[in-house]
Amino acid sequence: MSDKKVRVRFAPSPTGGLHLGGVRTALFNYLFAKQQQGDFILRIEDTDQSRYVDGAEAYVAECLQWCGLTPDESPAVGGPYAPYRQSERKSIYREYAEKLVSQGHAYYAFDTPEELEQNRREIPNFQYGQVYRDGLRNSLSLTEHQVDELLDAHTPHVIRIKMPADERVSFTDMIRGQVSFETNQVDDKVLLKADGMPTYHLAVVVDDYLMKITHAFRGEEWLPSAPVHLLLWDYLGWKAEMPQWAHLPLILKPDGHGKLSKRDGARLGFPVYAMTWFDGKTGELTPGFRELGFLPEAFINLLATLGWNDGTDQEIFTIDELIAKFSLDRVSKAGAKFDFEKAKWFNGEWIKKVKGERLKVKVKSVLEEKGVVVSEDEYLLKVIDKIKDRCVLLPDFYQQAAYFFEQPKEYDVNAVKPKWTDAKTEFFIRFITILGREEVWDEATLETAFKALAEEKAIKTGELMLPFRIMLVGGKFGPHVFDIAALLGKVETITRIEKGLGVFTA
RNA sequence: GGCCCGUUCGUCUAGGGGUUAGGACGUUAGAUUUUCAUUCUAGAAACAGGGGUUCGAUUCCCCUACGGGCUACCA
Repeated sequence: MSDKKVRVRFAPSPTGGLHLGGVRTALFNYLFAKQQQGDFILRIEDTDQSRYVDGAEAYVAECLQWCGLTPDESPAVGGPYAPYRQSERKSIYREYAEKLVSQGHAYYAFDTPEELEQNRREIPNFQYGQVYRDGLRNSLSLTEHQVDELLDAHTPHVIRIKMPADERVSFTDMIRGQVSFETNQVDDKVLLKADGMPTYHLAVVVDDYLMKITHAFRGEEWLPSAPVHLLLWDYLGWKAEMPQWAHLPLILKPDGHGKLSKRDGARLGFPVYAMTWFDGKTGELTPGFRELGFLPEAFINLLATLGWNDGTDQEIFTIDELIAKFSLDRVSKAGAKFDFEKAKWFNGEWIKKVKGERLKVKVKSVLEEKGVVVSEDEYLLKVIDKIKDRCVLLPDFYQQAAYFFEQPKEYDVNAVKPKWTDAKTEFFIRFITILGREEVWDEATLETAFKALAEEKAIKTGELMLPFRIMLVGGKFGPHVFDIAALLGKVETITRIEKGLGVFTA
């Protein structure tokens, strides 16, 4: 490894929502960069105009922000190697493609998409390369004169790399070690499209070079095209500056097999995108982790451990710990099936771990979205601290916290009514009186008073606790019932007992 | 089909020539919690198969099987 400053890039194409695999790639980039005191760059790969989706770039930027993966350079903040949007760099790619043509490493091809389509249909295993290129319309098969004529007539054409014959291209992947390919097996990939835009293959090499990228992380699906990139780095004369590659294992469907896709989320009922994505064209709304109530800390944590571990039993990591401990040689080679149950577990752990203060704003909006009025932040904080251990996702706070702010709308009467007695009615009427005189209002006092009265009335405490809970909460859940009463306060507790009594004896 | 990558409990994984193959999620049973959840304890649960190499392979090598990726003027 050289002593150059580490520079990595996350290079998504703005075609829609950001897949969790994409976020993980961004995360690994980020962790590596920060650990090495390097730069993390966001580059937008929008070379396919037909797939461009309005708003997708802003969405990606917001995802990164939500996750805390702030780029040092990006289209939004700029940087010394701007522009960071490939569509805005269009003019610079042609030069390199032409250079390759003049060196004999690339050539013009005039075949129409339809002709190629036909070849693929009619010729088994058709590949634009070694075997068939001479029979197609390109500057290798045509005469110089013919080529000039076509060019002069502005005939639509692409520039293709000319894969060399009988060579073995190999490189050392930081995760996989030695990987090699036979050039005869690789086709002549298009470098520059007919519209003048580069394909990924050209753009990634040119931009990684120009932006002085030192390490390139991408999904394993890119492995087969690595030889094209390797050759390009070589032909362009930049071999010494080629970044070190790392091909990350894929994230797979939890059932069956294959890459995890947006559809799987819809089918299996869990999010695949980091944040909810709204498709303006179809009107389709694809839910995201953020909106489902995940904490970014948990999302990052679960992504980090999907394909990486630190070699110990530790599973919960803060971002700083990840930065300190991340290591490429502890990234596994095999794809990982996504497990939503475990994802939820991570979130629950983080809700427990994080301070109530951190949750306050989020919980408040969960409650307010449901029409629950939260007047006092301090009270909310006490409530959060009492109940957060029982919440897995942020929306769980609604059920667990709502009754602290408003009287139960419904009562689980079936849990008490069948066993209700006049003696119990008497107990609670008497309890109201006692509470009314109570000057100290805390859990212990309440519990003592409650139990003393129960003994006096000769009713088992257990017979009374549940009714009391239902009066305050409405259902069979929540923290210790005296804790709830303590938080609710004297007036509210008495009110709820009275109201509950009315419901139970109706 | 071709090429490339991969393969330890259901899932994520640790380990690595000699281990009772460890942890986590989930699951099962129990304890605690006079609700529910948390928490705690215990249990079931894995080295794809076949050849080598070796005194000894789950570990190293090869083959097979299986899985995945790619095979666009998409990334």
